[in-house]
Amino acid sequence: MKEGPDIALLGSLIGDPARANILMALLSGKALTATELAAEASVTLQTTSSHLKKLEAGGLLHRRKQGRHKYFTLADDDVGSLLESMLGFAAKKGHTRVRTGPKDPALRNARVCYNHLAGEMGVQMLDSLIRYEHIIGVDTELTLSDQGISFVELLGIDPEALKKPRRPVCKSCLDWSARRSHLAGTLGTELLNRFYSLGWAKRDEGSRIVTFTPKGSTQFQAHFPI
Amino acid sequence: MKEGPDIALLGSLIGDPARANILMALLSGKALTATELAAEASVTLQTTSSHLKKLEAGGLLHRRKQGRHKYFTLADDDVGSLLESMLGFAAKKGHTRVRTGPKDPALRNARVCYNHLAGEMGVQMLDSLIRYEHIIGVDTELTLSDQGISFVELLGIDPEALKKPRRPVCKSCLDWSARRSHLAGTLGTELLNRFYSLGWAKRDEGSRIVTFTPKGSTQFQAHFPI
DNA sequence: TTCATACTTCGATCCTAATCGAAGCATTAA
DNA sequence: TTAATGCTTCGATTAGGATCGAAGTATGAA
Repeated sequence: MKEGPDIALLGSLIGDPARANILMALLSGKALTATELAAEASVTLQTTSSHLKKLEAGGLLHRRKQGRHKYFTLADDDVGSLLESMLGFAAKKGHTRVRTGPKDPALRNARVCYNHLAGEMGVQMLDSLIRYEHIIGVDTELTLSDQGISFVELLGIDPEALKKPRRPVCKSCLDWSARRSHLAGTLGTELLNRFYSLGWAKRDEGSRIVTFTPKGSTQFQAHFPI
Repeated sequence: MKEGPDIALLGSLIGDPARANILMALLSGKALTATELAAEASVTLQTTSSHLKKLEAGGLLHRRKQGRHKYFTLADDDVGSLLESMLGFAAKKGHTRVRTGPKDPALRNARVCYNHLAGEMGVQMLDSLIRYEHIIGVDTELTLSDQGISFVELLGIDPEALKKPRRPVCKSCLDWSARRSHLAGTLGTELLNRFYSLGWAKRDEGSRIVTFTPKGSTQFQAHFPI
């Protein structure tokens, strides 16, 4: 009964509303300062500072110094995955926040999940990649096929640049809104970056919503058909 | 920022040590009474009662009346999956309980995860099933192939009996000790039950450990080779 | 009916942890 | 150096919730 990992510590870290707000804000993938996070969490800077310390000690956050600012990000992809799976569970159980604003549909359509594309479009992308055998999926282990390599090159992504230490190229991540998987990993990250630089999509400042341009939408459908 | 599901509620439910102990005890898959759970959590019956009420309201637990006993189980497979993924995360981040007892190696080898086999043997089983194409895996979606159906029949499992409303036949579940997936779903449950009834394995009373008999171990290796 | 078991509710206590004001430290700009 | 910004530490307060004793309810056994 006293065996194994300690799940209570993790739960209590996420269980405080202020800390949950901080984590949700960072799930956007952007690095944020303590002051910005304080505003997100609606608590003072002092309180935020103490929360950030605890989250960092728990291995959930990463702190980067830059000038007189300190930027915080989620520690790694695992944190993002964990948060998304908790979001999925909470959504299914009806643990919804009071205010499900007008942004909700847009959020379900396309949003940032830490550093890759989530929502219906994210799910469609992974489905399409698997359907056309650009990605071969066995269980949660996804691998880029030979034709998949050609495919990403066509999009202007260097396949060699995807190989990074301690990060998988392809990884599946459960989507809370669609209850299906979308693509994470270095490929997921690079694809989203590419959508930005190709002008297909833009980040909605201050939220996790990704807005596709009309042209970008057409291109996306052409490259990732259902 | 105030959009989407409420993750803090979920976190705080799991974040209390007593409640975490209760959930861990139920992860064994056994239905336990309030009195038994009180012993597991090392708190009085009154306190346990209040915890159980909260966990049930949060959709994590299910309560079944039977005579003057009230049996508690995890609400569904999703709860088990969520807990295992939190366990995996906590293990990776080094959030381990003080006492990692002598049972730890046995626990890593073969244990019960809610209602199916987990640990190294659980992972080996799923690997083998996929390798010999008894199960076809695309992403987290696993399906039993035609030869897989013959295979389970050979083991004395009726494939028709696996079809249950609102439960997938095959499902992958992340393993906290092996950091790989093992098999959940009705098939996972039935296979473990079959191991028991064939006399291959026995439950270690009072823990989640599954002990294979020498004969059972040989049979297991023969049926699920690496 | 009477008693026992299993659990819940109530009420009081106690303790942790979240919160914020004030002061301190660090970095940059002028 | 001085001033300003960004963040941390300290200390005191407060609130929420975990805890348990005592009493109450429900079910079953004798």
